Amino acid sequence: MKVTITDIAKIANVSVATVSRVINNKSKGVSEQTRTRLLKLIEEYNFEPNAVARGLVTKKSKIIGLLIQDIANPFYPRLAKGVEEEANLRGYNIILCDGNNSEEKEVNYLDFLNKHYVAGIIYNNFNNIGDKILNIIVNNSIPLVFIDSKIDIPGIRCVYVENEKAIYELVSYLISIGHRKIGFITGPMDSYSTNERFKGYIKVLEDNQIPIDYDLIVEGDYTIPKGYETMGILLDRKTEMTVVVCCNDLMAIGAMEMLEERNIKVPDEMSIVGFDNIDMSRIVRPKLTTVSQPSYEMGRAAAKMLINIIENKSKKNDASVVFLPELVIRDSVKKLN
Amino acid sequence: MKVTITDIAKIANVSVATVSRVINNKSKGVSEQTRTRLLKLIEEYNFEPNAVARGLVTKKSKIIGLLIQDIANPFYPRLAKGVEEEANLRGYNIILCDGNNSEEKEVNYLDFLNKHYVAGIIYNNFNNIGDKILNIIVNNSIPLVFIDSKIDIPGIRCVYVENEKAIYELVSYLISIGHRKIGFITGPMDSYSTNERFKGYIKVLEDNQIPIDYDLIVEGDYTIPKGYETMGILLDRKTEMTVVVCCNDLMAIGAMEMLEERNIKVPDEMSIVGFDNIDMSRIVRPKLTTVSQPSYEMGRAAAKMLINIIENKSKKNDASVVFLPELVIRDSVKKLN
DNA sequence: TTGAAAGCGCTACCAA
DNA sequence: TTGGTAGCGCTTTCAA
Repeated sequence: MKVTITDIAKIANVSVATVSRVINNKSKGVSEQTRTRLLKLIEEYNFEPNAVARGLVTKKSKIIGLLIQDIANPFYPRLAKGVEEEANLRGYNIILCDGNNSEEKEVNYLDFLNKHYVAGIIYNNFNNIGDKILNIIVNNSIPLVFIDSKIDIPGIRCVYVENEKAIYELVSYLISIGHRKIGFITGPMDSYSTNERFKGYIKVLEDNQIPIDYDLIVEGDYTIPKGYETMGILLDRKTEMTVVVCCNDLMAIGAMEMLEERNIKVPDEMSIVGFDNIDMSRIVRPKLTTVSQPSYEMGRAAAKMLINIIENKSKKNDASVVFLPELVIRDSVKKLN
Repeated sequence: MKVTITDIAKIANVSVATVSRVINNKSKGVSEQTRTRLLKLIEEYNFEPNAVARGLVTKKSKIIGLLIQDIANPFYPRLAKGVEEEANLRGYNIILCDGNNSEEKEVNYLDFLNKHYVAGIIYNNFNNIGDKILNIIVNNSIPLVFIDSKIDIPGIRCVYVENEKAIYELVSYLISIGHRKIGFITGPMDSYSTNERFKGYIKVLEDNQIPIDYDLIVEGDYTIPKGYETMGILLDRKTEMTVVVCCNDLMAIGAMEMLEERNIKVPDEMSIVGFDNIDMSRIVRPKLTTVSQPSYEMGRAAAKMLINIIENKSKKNDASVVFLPELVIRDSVKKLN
């Protein structure tokens, strides 16, 4: 059986209040003598305060919920690592919840975190937020920060990258080296990041007076197989496309598989670019030109921000954190001029 | 403010005991009439039982702790996914803890899970188990299953693959096609899987009367940079090595980077094999010959087993589950005969 | 079928 | 500096 605060109190012949003071490091209210005596006993009997009981009283825990969409997507592990490491530094632990791209699961997890009185939530909303989720977020008083997404709810902070700008720059680069017929494989259209990236794509074409051709656009889902499949669709439409922008590296890699299968050489006959700069983008041949997202740093920033809010250390001017993605030019794009 | 069981009881003019019966689906002890009336109220007031208070009484939770070593290693996300999906099916949630290859962190997390009364733990012990950890595992009465590792503690079940056998078969294959000078990049030598794999390597060489040459062996750490680095070391030793067996795909990929840098062609001038069959092993060129581990299935199996133990549904003959890895032959190995 | 009340292990307030 | 104790929200036992 596990030893409780009452056991220790009895053994030491003091009140539970005194033991409580010691285990909570309340500097005053306990004589040095009692303190050391208790500390020894606690050590000896291997007493660990019951976190559940504690949570019931304080309504606080040292747990942060991290809700992401798909841990199998290599973008997320680095982000999770960043969150975990920063949180650990400050004494917090992480519950990692995988929403699996399902709104139902997401709602369940949000409920779960709520019921368990986690100290705060780091939330990666993949889908456009439905009313149900919005309701939960606004109504539960748990501190929350958005990561890799942005939302306009007053008082809610976000950590994200400039997706629109990133695509804008990426496509500008493609245009500057002579590409005009630019294919585009999106993520799921109800995803925040996809929408931003799509906006960037449309905008840069307009700014360069390139007409938008919907035959060049197809909806993906951020997985390798879908990249493979959608590349096939694009190819079958027999456009004059010279490059395909994929909304993440995974799809770019899938697309390259299709290209290889059809014996179309990258980049000589078709250029490909991705987004994320995951490890694989360096491994694939030709090496993938892509956009680097600082996912680890985003994770750390989000954790830092959240814990500051939790501990009321958040300064007035602690606004949302915006990262700038960086163009990573490698070998999968051909210069046309 | 959140509504509690007492609130509902007051509103409905019944005792909290009755409400408790309803929310716990106790079939008897509540009239159909009262039940429906309460259910409506619960719905209306959006009452969610406080999981923390519940946990304090029952000493149970619907949380399973999953302790792994490094979520950034692509082997783990699939495993985590398996655990998560199976657990969810049965109404459990996962706390994912990343031990980060550090014994200290591991001990912390084990403590943490313990204090929080999780229902059970799925534990991937990367390092050989130290006394401290062993002590925790044996002394805390929380159900626990080992995953991707094996330990001989009576009553503790494991889900793992036959690592030794896998390497034995892999190297047998290499020998059968003419390789004799077989390099070996291990994982960290205090890791369980490394030890098993190393045993397999030694055994197969002995069985084939091939002398063991320690110049062909070097210790790695399961990361890409280390694969790169150790390949360099191996090369500098100027052995007659024709193939290098890497204890995971990540190191194999790092090794291939080194080879590319030194202009050594794979597989013509040097063959490489990996272990795990992660996505990247299909992406890298030449495609990597490797050993496939059913990590997703292992995750599911472990979760299933653990929950059975938790719910006392574990049958007598529910022994450990052993998976057989499968050789995946691709293009990174040259036939020498 | 229903209710009263004890108690889970802890914190925090008030009194000594 | 120390102790007594109420109470967190729930489950569970016993009695009505």
